[in-house]
Amino acid sequence: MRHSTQRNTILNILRGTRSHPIADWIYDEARKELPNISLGTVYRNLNQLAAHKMILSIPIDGVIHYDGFTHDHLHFVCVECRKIYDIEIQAEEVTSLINVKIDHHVADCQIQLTGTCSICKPN
Amino acid sequence: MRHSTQRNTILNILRGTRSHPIADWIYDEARKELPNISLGTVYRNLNQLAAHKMILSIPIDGVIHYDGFTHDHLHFVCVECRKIYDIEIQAEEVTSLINVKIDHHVADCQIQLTGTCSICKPN
DNA sequence: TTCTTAATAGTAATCATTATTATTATTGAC
DNA sequence: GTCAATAATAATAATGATTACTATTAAGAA
Repeated sequence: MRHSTQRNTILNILRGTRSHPIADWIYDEARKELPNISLGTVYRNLNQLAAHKMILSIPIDGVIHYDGFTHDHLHFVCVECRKIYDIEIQAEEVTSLINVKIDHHVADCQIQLTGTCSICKPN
Repeated sequence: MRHSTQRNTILNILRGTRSHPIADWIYDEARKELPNISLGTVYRNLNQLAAHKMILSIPIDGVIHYDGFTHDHLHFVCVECRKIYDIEIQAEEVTSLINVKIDHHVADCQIQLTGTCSICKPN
């Protein structure tokens, strides 16, 4: 991968938020710094960064969200407020649990939790 | 839900395969029995059946696959042959594990396993 | 500096899914 | 059984996220 200002900008934007944004939001943010950046460039670089495991891509309801924090963790989507929470549990725990039970080799484990968050429904 | 021949046909098609098909394939199958059925009808009924938990919807790479077998199990996608396998492990095991660790209330747990299947990469 | 080619901007195309609308079919009340 | 209310349908248009295309620009190695 060659250096590119656009890709760096996108990566910095992602590392500056915990909101798990989608391409369009990242595009808007990027244009504040690089007014001529195109949406295609944003998508291409997001794919590239994800392929190099520098960011995470999280498909939620048919739309891809991105996460600049790549440590092993899960995501929880609240059905009420639609907020996406980071859950500090390792998917690897689940993967290894499953790997001992089946013949196939599990490389990746995407876990998508849905429910009601503690703000929307306090105990 | 009123009775509808179209919905019954779609449900029967799904219960007759373990291939986790997408809407388009179901549409083709349905037209063999009901040549005038429309794609919109297929989508609407798939949504309805899923809402009533009579089928499962499994989003894979941005496309929704459907499963006529609704018992609690997981899915494994082989990156080589793209086949979708049923894994007879209960997501509920994972959900309950997670529920004790967080404040939010987990209602649903979509687990998407990716890797190489035992046919593509024998031990 | 020059050459190769990755990366880009701008735009068009794709494709899964949903919305719209006029018509048809189901079902419950009479 | 008839009828009215309305869920369901077929056909089609629209949407929206994402990818493809193409001419141009810019890394960075030689």
